[in-house]
Amino acid sequence: MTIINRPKSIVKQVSEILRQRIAEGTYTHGKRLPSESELAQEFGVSRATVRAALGALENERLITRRQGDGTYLNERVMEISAQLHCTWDFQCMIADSGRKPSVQVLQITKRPPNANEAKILEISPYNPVIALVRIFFADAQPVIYSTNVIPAAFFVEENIDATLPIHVLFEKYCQQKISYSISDISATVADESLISYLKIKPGDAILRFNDVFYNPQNQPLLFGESYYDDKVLRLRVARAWG
Amino acid sequence: MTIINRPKSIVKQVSEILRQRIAEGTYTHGKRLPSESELAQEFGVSRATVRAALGALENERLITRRQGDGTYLNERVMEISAQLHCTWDFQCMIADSGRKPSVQVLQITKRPPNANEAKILEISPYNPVIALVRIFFADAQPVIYSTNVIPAAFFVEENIDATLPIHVLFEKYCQQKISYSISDISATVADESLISYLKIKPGDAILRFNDVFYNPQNQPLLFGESYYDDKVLRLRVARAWG
DNA sequence: GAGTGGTCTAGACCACTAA
DNA sequence: TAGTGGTCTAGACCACTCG
Repeated sequence: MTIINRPKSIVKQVSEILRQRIAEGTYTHGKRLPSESELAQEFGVSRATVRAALGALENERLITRRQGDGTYLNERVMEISAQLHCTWDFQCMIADSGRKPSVQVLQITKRPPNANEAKILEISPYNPVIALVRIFFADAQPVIYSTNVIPAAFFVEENIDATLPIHVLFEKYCQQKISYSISDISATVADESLISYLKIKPGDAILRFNDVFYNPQNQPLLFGESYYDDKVLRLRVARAWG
Repeated sequence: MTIINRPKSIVKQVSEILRQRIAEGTYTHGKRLPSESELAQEFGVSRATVRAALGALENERLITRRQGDGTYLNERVMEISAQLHCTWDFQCMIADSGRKPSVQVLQITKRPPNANEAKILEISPYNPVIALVRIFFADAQPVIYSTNVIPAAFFVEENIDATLPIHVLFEKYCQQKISYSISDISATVADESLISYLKIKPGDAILRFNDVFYNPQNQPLLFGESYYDDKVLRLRVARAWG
């Protein structure tokens, strides 16, 4: 018997079902999953498909596979893995911490790029950019001060909802997909404007991200600078070795 | 004709060959790789094998695949990808920045764990730990101050070379493999001892990592705290979206 | 020895892009 | 329309762990 709808990728459907079952605690008995052959039979798909689905979960370290033994849950990563799926979507991260995310748009203006922005975004100084300044809150507490600079030429629509997550915004108003980003992570001492925006103590250290986002065609889409108060929202990441 | 030795994983051999060719500039003509079928034929393997090898490179964003079109290089990521392979091996990261890495072992002692360490490492307070304090240098410049705490029971050998990277050290002296790690990243203001060790200015901000490493059996292997001067060594990461 | 995950193959069909 | 990558199958054999 088949539980699977063909129209969408079978591998993704299987991995989503497994992910959901794991979250629901279906496999808590011994923290062990059924064997690959059993899952293949249950879903009515080939073992290769099940393996691909499990591979996605293993990459996130949600499960551990042991040759000759079985596939086991990793409860430690289950607690933080949501952060990895969302790939640093700030609102998602805040929600994962159990608090209510909200956004305040401080500024949204069209202006010429400065020299650095023009260089990074690979546009001429005469192509205007949209500058978007936002603050993210966890409950009522400010966490992140974020500036995004996007070439105005990408926008196919003028009226935008600037509270949307950046990848949604790109899909909706620019018809662009974010493929990957390159980020510099650094520590800095908050200046006066940050102190007032994020309500932190003078002299306190704060995380800074300098990001550039690219589409699958390798064009730069966005240049961002974000300040992240790690005292309010813990930045926790899982990394695979080997 | 087959270029492949069977003893080691064919997929890994193929991806290593491709990685090397990319680094050597074999495919700079149009930044385009041969088609999957051509590569399969050249290596004498199935197309599925080639796809798995390419998948690994795509995960690192070293290449971009476009359905109906072809497989292309991503030169932007090529410049920084070495950092991703080494998964934050400090000496590797320093070498990638074009400078000569070196390590100074400040301290290596056996002592009882404190309450926090015992809890994180899941050992009793009576099981001693090895505490390892090191400083990493880029050329002559101090970059990272790192403390590692490891249950002494893991060591099968007493005389260890503490200058080795941590994953090599675990394989050699503990016969343990690091599977994944969970890290908290934060910013902090350097205290007096850091100021003198890393030769930074009072009041300057610095990155801090709190790491726990685990083996494939999900046992905690190591608890680490590292301070990273991002003004000396840039922390640049590539992230995949979607 | 039975069962598990790890690897690889050969072939099929589809969706998409470019000329 | 030809060629590309994307997906999936069925089956084979291996390496490993466990009882």
